[in-house]
Amino acid sequence: MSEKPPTIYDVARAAGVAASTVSRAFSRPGRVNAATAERIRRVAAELGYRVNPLAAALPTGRTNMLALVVSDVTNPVYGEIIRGAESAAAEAGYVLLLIDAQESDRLERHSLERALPGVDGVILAGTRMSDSAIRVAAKQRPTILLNRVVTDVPGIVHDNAYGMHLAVRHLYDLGHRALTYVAGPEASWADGMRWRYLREAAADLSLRVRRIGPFTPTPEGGRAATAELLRELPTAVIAYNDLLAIGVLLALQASGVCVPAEVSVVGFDNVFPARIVTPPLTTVAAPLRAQGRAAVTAVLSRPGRLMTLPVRLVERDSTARRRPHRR
Amino acid sequence: MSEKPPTIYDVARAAGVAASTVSRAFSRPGRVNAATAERIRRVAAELGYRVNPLAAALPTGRTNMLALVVSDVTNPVYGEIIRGAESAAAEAGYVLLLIDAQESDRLERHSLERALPGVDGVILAGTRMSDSAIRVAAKQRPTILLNRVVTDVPGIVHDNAYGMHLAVRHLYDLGHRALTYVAGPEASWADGMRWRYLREAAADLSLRVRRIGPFTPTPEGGRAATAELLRELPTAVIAYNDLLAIGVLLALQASGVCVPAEVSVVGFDNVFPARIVTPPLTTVAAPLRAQGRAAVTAVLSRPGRLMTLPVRLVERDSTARRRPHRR
DNA sequence: GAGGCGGTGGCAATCGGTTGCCATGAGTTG
DNA sequence: CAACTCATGGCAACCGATTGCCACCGCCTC
Repeated sequence: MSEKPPTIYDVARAAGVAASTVSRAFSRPGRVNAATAERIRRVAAELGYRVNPLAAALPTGRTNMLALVVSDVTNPVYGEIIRGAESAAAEAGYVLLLIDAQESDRLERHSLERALPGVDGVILAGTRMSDSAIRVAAKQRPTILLNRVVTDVPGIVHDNAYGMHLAVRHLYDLGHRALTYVAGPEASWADGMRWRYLREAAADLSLRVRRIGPFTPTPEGGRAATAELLRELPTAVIAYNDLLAIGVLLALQASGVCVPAEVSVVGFDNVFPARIVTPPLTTVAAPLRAQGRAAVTAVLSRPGRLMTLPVRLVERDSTARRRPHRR
Repeated sequence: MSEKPPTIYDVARAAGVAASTVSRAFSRPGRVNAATAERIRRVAAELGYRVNPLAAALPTGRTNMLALVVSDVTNPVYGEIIRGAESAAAEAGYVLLLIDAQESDRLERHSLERALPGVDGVILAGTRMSDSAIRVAAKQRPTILLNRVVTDVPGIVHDNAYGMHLAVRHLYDLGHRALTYVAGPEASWADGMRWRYLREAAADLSLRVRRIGPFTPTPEGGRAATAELLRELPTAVIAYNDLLAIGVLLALQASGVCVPAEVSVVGFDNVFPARIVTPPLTTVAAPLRAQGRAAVTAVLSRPGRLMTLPVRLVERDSTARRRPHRR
């Protein structure tokens, strides 16, 4: 397509200076005389010069690219995280390289390995890789782990403990005295945490708890969970995440169980679909977009250890005062 | 982090050959003696050598990266497209560079301009840029345009005409004789097409049509549209897309209007939330994932002109036989 | 035995920037 | 006025691959 784009050498010739001066005019503002710099910029603009990011990356080793790994782009949770990360990255002059693991450990490792040498940092937002694979990556590039904790790898997690506390307390206040946790994927670190904190919160209030699962964290998973749920119907359910909760909610209704009159349902994440199911889902809202932003900030600044983001409970209509099941 | 990764020179020294031979052993299989190549590969593996994509890209000009531009990552439509594009790209040994325009023309142009020199091709899936800005980009790199048509820029669009025909016909068959189109953003090419084909389809069946809008293609937009809709309630509504349709549907219900008993609602795209609203949304399904894949294939093969993807109507419960409004 | 040829491997230029180091000259200081 | 400092610009060596061109070798052919 057309001819080759101009280089610093073209600009240098046109401006009557050395290439190094052109380079500095752009990358090291104070280093050249203001007037010279101005002239160079003008000439460059006339010629339509733009720095070639590849060529710039080679000697410096900095590519201004960040790899963002998600386990499933179609999950709305990641949409929010990506949005946050993308905007923060753009502001910092970075660009995001997206890797969709498609729920496959192998695919993810492979893609990441290919991408690694070309990026300045890695954000693992939902990864299916093993702890050791994560450490291997983290050894090569600054890495931030989202919603998971691996020793020696900095991360940003939601305050699962507090979130669970809020959810359990909310159900308790509505008169529920027993609840069932619908678990997410076994490999999910967040799932383990949520179940653990749910137990703790329940113990504090002397609630009885049960756990079913694991299930895939999708509406279909929720449907599957409901089959099990129906065998011994609880009055309150907390699901690993919103998608699962939505699946449960829909399947319960399809089976003639009324939500929230007979069963209260609580989710996690507060993604968009949670607002539009009927009834709208009560859920623990995590600042996903902020998390994406924070991840970029952290990965660019070689962060400390671990960061915890606040959560809040969004009370909607999928939870209600307990009414004993008629039977 | 640790020391620098090994280069072809390290491998060359260890294997007792020249760097060029190492390079060829990887990039030009038949060019070196099989035994030599095997030895080089072994040595390379021992040293943990991986080709540096940046360095490789500099002389060849090929980066194995594709830019994917979306107008709003949080829109589930793009999740599907990205998924399709990502997997096709990965299979072809390419990596996706994601640009989220965040609905901003300026931001988009700026980001794309920065990214352009570093990619081998561009996929514009939902762009807010002007035709001329698109042409400028297309002149610099192979470009594929999704759901929009700009002369001389190859693209992949849904069969809006047939989709609209199906939707209108469906409503006609249910007894509706007038319908209202809730328009999407003015800048959207697809919106223009859909409205046009709706009119044509309606004319064929002698239906009366009305158009309101434009509205932002989100549930909030749908809410706004409903205010207008309520002033003169139609029996059937077709919205620019699912998100808008969902907004309309929810707002109608909130106003005490029954869907589908009083008003039938049809969307476009068949994204996930369409399945979970109550009632589930009747919508024109577009093969979004396939579109993502096709875009990658096309951009890598310098495609022909224009491709049209088939659509189908997914009949759910937001449409029903017309019952005259009681009033 | 000379000339030719295909298969291999090496040399060195090249891609387009970045940056350490040096030269120059103007300005400052004692 | 000499010595010194500092601002500024140029030279040239990288960064790590790719690739055109050439040299060498063994072998075949006439």
